[in-house]
Amino acid sequence: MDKKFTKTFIPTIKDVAKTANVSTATVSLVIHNHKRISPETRLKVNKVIQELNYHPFRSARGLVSQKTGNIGFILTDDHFLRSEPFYTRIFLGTEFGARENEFYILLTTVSSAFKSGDRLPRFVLERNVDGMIIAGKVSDDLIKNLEKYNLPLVFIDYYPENNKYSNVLIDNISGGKKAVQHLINYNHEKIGFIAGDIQHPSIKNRFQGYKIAMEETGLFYNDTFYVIDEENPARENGYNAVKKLLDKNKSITAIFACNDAMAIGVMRYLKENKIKIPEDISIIGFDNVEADLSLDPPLSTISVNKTDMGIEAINLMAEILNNKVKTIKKVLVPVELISRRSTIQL
Amino acid sequence: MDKKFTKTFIPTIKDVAKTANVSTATVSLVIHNHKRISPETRLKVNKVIQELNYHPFRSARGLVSQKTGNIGFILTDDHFLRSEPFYTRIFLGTEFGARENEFYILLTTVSSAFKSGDRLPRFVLERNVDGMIIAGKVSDDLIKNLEKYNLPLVFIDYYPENNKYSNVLIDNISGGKKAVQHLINYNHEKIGFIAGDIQHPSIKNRFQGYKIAMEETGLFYNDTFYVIDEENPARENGYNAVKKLLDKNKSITAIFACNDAMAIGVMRYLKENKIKIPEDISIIGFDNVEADLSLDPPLSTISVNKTDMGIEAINLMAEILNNKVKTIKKVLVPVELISRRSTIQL
DNA sequence: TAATTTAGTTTAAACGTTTAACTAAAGAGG
DNA sequence: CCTCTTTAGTTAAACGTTTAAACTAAATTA
Repeated sequence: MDKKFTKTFIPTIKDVAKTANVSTATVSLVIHNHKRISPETRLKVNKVIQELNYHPFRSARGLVSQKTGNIGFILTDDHFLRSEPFYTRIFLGTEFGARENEFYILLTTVSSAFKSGDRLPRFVLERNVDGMIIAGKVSDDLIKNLEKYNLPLVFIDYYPENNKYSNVLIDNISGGKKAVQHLINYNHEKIGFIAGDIQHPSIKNRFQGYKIAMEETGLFYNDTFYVIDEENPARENGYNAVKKLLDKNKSITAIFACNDAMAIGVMRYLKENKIKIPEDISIIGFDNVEADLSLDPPLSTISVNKTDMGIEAINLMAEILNNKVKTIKKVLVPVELISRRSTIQL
Repeated sequence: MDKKFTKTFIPTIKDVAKTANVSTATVSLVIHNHKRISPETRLKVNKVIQELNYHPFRSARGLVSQKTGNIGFILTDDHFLRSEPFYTRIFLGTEFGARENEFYILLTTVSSAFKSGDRLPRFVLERNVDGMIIAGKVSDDLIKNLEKYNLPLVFIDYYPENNKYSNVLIDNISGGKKAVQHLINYNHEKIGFIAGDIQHPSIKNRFQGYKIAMEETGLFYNDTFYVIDEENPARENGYNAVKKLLDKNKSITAIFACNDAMAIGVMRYLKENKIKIPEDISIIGFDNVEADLSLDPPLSTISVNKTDMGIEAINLMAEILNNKVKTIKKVLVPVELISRRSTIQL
C-alpha cells in the first residue's frame, strides 16, 4: 500500500525527491533558493512540493543548521507574577512582533536573585533558541552565565553595566520632564520627587528629567525636595518616602513619584493623614498601570506603549539574526502624559 | 587543544560517553532511567553529566523521538488583536501552567474565516508542537484540517460540534443565573436579556441561565423580554439590540447583556436617549473586561478567572501527553458576581 | 559439564535535513 | 580537436540523539 494514502501521510524531503526524480540535495537547494538550480528543475521540484504539501521538519532542520527559529523571552519571576501586567504586556508585544517575523517566542522566568551555579533557563541548556530577549532588571550573574552561550541578547527596559547590547528603553528623561512640566503648567513650584532603587538606570533618568524641568523653568529645589533612598520602588516604599519628604519640607504642593506603585503608596499615606488629593497635594506617577483607573482619584501618570516595546525588541533581534549586523542599537520609545484627577491647577 | 577548554564548549552525549568510558547508548539509557543499568554505571555516568553540565539538544531529541516539548496555542486574529485582553489573558494563563509542566507555548493566530486550503499554522506543518490548545471559536474548516495531523487538541471557551475533545469552559449557566439572581435580589422583575451569536454554546448557556433564574423565581417572561438575533456580541450590536428590546417592551427595569461588549453598547444607547443608568434601568454584563471600570457608571458583571482557564487547559494537555489518557475531560471554571454601580435596588 | 537464562552493555541504524566535495556534461578559447 | 572553465546536479557525511537488536559474561539450571 502506498503510504501516501494512509490516514496521515506526512511527506519528507525523500518523498519529494523521489517523486520529482531528483536527489534530496536538489530539493533542499530549491527550498533555499540556491542559484545553481536550473529553472526547469526548480519549477518541477516546487510543483511536487506543492502537490505533496511538503514542509521541512523543524527539528531535523534545527539539528543540522543549529537554528531553531525560536527566541527566548526572559523575565524575573516577580515581574511575571506581579499583578500589574507591565512586563507581560511587553511580552505580548513580542508575540505581535514574532508573528510578523516568523519566529516563535519561548517564555521563561528566572529568580530575580539568580546567582552563578543556579540552573539556567531550559531553552538555553537545550539550545532551543537562537537569541534571547531579557525584560526588566535581572541579576549580573544571570547575564554573565548567559553570555557563555554566546547567543544574541536584546534588553528591554534595562541594560547591564557593560552596555554592549542592543536594547529598547523607555524615554525616561522625557517622561520625567513631561511629568514635572505638567505640574508646572498647573502653577506648582514646590514640586517633590520620590524614588526607590535610584541606581536603576530608568529611575535615575526619571530623576534626571525632574531636575532638567525644574532648572529649565528656573525653579528652586534642594535635597529637601526629594527622597531617593528607598530600596525598592514599591507601594510601601512610596508610603514611607512621602512621610520622610513631608517631614523635611512642609511647602510641597505636588509630588512626582518615580512610578505608579510608589504613587499609590503616597496616596495611601496622604489619605491616612487627611491630606486631600489633589486639593492639598497633586500627585503624578509613571507607567500607567491598570490599577490607576480604579484609584480615587484616578492617577495622572506617564504612559508608555508596552506593546511597541516588545515589537521593537523583536525587530532588533530579527535584524541581528537575519542580517548578521553586529552593531548595537538603542531604541527609545516615546512617552505620553495622561492627565487624570490626581493633579490640579494650583 | 582540548575542546573542553575553548570558550564555549557545549558537550554532546559523545563527550559524556567518552569521559565516562561507556557507549552513548548507556548514557542515553541512564538519562531515561532505564532499569537495566547497574547502580555503579548509573552513578558514574550521572557524575560525568553533572561535571560537564550536559543537556541533550532539543532538536536532536525531537528528531528521533518525534516529541518537541512544545504546545501550540491557537487564537483567531480578531481575538488576538482586540483591545479587550480576554483571550490573551488566557494565553498568559497557559504560560503559567507551562512553567509548572516544563512545556513551552508557541502562540499563533489564524483567520477567523479560515477555510480548507488555507495555510495551517506553521508549527503544525513543521511538526513543532506535541499538541494544540485552541481558544475561542474557530472555524470548522480549521478544526477539520488540524485533525489530519492527529495531535491532541484541547479547547478553551468553545468546542466543536462533535464534542469529542477535552475542554475548559466558563460555567456560563451559573453565570447567567447569578447575573439575573443579582437583579432579582435588587427587586427587579421585568428583566431583559440581549445577545448576539446565539448559536455559540457560551451565549446559549448564558441565556439558559437567564431562563432558569427567571423560572425558579416564578417571574414571567416571553419573547418581548429578549433580543437574541444580533449576529455578533459586539458593542454596536448591543446598541441595536437594546433599541429593539425597548421598542417591544417598555416595562423593562433591568437588562442582562450576554457580555460586557454588548453591555457597553447598551449603555451608549441609553445615555443617548436620556435613560438614566442605573436609576431608570440597571444593567449587568458578563466577562469583567478591563474597560468596565472606566465606564460611567462602572459596569456590574460576571467575572471569570482567565488565568485559571489557561492553567486548566495546560493541565489537561499535560495529562494527555504524559499519561496517554485518552478519556476526554470537561472542566468548568467557576464564575463570580462583581457588583458595581450600574445595578441598583429598585 | 553443558545448556539456558539473566543482566548489563554495545553496536548500528534511524530520525530528516544541510552542505562540502565531487562528477559529468556543455561551452569557450586556442 | 584538445584543454579549461562553467553549469547543474549528485553523493555522502554530518548534526546529536534514541532504541531495537545483538552481544558478552556471569549466574543459574539440568
